[in-house]
Amino acid sequence: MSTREAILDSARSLIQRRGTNGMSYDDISRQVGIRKASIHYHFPTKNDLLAELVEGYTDVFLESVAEHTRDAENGAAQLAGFFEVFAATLEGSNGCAVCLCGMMASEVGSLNDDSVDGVREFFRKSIETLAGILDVGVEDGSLRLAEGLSHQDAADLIFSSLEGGLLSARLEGGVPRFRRLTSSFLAMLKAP
Amino acid sequence: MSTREAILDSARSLIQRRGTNGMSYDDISRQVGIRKASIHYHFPTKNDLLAELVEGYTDVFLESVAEHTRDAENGAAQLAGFFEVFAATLEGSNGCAVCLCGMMASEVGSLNDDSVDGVREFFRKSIETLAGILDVGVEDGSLRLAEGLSHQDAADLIFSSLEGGLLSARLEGGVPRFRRLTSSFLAMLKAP
DNA sequence: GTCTATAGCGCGATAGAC
DNA sequence: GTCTATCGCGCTATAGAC
Repeated sequence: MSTREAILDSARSLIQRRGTNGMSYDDISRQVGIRKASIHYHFPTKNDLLAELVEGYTDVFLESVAEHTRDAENGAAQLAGFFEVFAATLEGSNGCAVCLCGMMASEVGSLNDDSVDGVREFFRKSIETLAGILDVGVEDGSLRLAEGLSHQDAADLIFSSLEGGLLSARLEGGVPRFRRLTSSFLAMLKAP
Repeated sequence: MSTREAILDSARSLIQRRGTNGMSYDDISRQVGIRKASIHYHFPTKNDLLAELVEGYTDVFLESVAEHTRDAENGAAQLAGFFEVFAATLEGSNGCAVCLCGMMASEVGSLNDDSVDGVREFFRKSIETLAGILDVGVEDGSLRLAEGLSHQDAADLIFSSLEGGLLSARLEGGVPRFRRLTSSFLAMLKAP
């Protein structure tokens, strides 16, 4: 892993735990094992670092969703795969890390425009992907939505719930609580 | 309004917009019109201020929920009243403020233990209240939950969705997007 | 109860040697 | 590319006058 990648990885992990305002170049320098001035060589300003981080995170997230849904036998299984990507974030960090862009969405008032645009795009693309999964599930009969509820609105609701659910679960209850939330959703959406 | 109350009010509003790490005694001093040293007379440390803020916010929130549900004719109407309290937060701030405790839940990694306990209590009490509303609605036939879904789990899911929904709506779409979310939930939960 | 003044620290960022 | 050294600022917090 290059120094540049190590910096991005360290920053991502720190922000998922403490937020962009709770993460400093000094924190990164201690984790990566270089001096903080060296970080400025790779990312001149913190905004540069944040903007690139969000973009990379979005790509990795969507790719991970694709992997977790590729072999699913129907829409309901794809939805479970989508949920699994979120659960993995919490699980892979002892229950201390939430979604990078969920974290940054809460800090939107103190972020650069470039970063905010990136976070908006993460939300848009993720919800779009989720809506596509609902399309599949309703089509193949494995999922059923309430009458008059558009797939877009349902996806929006589910995604908000996942972002909020990560915060709730980190606060108290951890991974088991988050899995209870995703199970509840599957119970509400699975066709009988 | 006493100086003490003005400080609390200013701090609350600032945190709902920018988070605890994005709010400073200097910001408060400019809003309230006193010097920042004077704030330390009322709240010696920032942790003191935060802990008291969370406690007061919880009381006001629960009281507001009580007001918005008191005259509801059934459980579904009570649920709509609960949603309305959340919507009012966003609406009363040009779409820039989210729930104080949702904000602080995202910053849990850089908060004092006292504050974290307070945030946990806010979540617990709110979800408990919400579960009580679901009890009423299922009992009176105005709401219907998926089979095998406990009222506690449903309340947890709904509450996470509201907290996450505020973040999504502030990011993009504002109050109309948030109201679409609550409408979707009512569509899913209302008995036909 | 509010003020001025300041301590002491951590922050993002830069200059310049190697 | 990484280093040492440092700048200038904003932060929480304190001392002491009024």
